Amino acid sequence: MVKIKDIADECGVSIASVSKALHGNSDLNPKTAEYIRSVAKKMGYVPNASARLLKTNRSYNIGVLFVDETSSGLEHEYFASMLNAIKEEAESYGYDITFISHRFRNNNLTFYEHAKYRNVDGVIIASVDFKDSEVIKLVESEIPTVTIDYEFNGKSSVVSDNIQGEKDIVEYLIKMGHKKIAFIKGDDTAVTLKRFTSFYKTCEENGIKISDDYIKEGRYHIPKVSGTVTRELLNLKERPTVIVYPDDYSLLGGITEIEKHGLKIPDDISIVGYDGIKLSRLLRPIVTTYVQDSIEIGRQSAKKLIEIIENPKTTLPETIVVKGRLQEGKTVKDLNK
Amino acid sequence: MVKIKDIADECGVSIASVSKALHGNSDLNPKTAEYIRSVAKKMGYVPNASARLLKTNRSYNIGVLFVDETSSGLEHEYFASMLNAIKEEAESYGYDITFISHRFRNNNLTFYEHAKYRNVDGVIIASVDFKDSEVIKLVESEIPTVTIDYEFNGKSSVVSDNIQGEKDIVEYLIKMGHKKIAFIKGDDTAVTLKRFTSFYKTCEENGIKISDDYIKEGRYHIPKVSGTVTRELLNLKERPTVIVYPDDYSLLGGITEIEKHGLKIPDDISIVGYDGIKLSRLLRPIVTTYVQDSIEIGRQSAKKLIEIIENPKTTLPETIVVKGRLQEGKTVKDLNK
DNA sequence: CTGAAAGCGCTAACAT
DNA sequence: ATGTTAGCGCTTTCAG
Repeated sequence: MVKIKDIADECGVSIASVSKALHGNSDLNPKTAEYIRSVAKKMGYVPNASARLLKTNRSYNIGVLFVDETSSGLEHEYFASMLNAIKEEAESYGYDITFISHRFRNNNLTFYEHAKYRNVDGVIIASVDFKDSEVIKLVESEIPTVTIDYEFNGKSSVVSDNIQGEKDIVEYLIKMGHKKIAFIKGDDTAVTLKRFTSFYKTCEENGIKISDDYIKEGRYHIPKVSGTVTRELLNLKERPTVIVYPDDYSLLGGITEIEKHGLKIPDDISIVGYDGIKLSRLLRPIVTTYVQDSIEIGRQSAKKLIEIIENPKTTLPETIVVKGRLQEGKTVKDLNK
Repeated sequence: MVKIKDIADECGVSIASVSKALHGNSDLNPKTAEYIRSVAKKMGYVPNASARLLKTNRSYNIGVLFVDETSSGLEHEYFASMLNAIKEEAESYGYDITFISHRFRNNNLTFYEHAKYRNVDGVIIASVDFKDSEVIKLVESEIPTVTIDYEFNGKSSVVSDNIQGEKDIVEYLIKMGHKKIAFIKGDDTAVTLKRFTSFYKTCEENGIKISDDYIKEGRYHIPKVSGTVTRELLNLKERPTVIVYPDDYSLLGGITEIEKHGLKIPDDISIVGYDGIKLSRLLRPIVTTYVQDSIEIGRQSAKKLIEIIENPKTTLPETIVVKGRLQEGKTVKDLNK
């Protein structure tokens, strides 16, 4: 492996000059600098990130903490595309990504310890249990963090606009003449609470009363659960005219169940999803859903984190709200007609 | 940050002793060692991977090279779940994952340079253009590599059993009485070639002749392309009784097109996918497809790479074939009835 | 059984 | 304009 010393020898200069030439920010003779750089290039020099880190305390490496338990974070399109956006944005600034986890060999590291072990300059946290003491410890540590879809006091975060999203959905449903609206909650998280509150509030603002029977507990990304809950809703004496699902994927379970009952979408019953996964546009009818801009969320979170890392003094904690958009689709019937 | 020196001071011993105690593999007095370890723990010591690397030349970091161009590798379930499996397996051995890419700030690094820059101990390569000179350079470098779904001479790889997979599909179709079998190829890769060859060979072995009209060029994961090609097949004078798609996702485009023609699956035409994504089990009818064991592929590749890293002398290059299984589903009609 | 010391590759303050 | 040098935190040989 070619190192600075090799270049110095080759050029007949000191290692300091090589280092300076490579950074281009010194009072070296421009010609010398240029020459050194050309030799470095010819020799195929690649800096050693670890050696540099030891000196500068900067790894140009950012940690990504994704859900760990179900280990399925990566398999959800919303997170996969977010991760991809984080990666791309980070790379454009010269940062790499390291996954933070804690099932690490025998000596189980905590999230914080893992982050220290790898000297990450900061961590992006998404899709975890934000009440977890390890997560809290990490957020409250000296390591810069940006959380996604959850806000910690005095910390930066990037959130999808769940309140507006759910509001848009409800207002659309009302516009389409729906009053009997059923709502299936996702797992008990801050996001779910926001969406549910927004759902309720928007209904109320529009003078619509939602029967308690129409509110169900579901799970994110588990079609089977949605299926079961859908059956309960379909069996009600007074059936809802539309069912709002926690996400597009779990909505699939609903579709199966609805079809099993011999009902047609949207003629017999309407359905709405959330997320806007690609599949929602491939199914027929196209699914009515709220498209979250996962790419923008990923990009913004990486950008914000790097800003904090590079300008710790002048960067204010901030919550960045990323807007989505309603995809009207064809799964909601217009009852006005 | 607490370092070895701090522990040494606290314990009144030398840093060498602390290091030895932490590794537990020396001739230190067991009691001293135990004491040092307890103090280290109490002080919240976390080793610094970079400092250790500088000395040992081992980063405990493995690079993962995924498709870079369409930047959608992560969004395909097959790769997402493979990546997740790689990550979990690697972590269980104390290794972290670093994505290898080449759009890195201004100084565009090659894959090899990026790998060197981060000192990865090895690289797992998947879903790339294996003819790319940068990829070849990386594979032929001194850095240990394991490739997925592609074999380099004298190098280790993990491959999904595409030949058996396609064979299983064809034999199943024949068992179901199909003779007019259409085949849509994926992008021009080694995997596609294997599947296609196996398809042809199996047909031939069973005395079935495939009209050239029935062989179409398609693309992986692009439903729209499959849709277009499906239309061509449906418009043939002598329509095939079954269409074999390059993957489950692109098959969706076929479904849409088939339904647009007012045809029913499988009564009017049968379809078969490949991959076995979760969705294939959620759709009704359940999709007939070949389930690739992406988790096992990921796991095996990580395991193999680590084996090479840790036992470079005694590990033989090897191609590990991971079997899948036919998911019979309900999208193929039994023509014998 | 324990410690001193060299050095991994690099940066940057401080000479010259 | 260029060079010398002191570490960053760690492992490991060799001496005691």
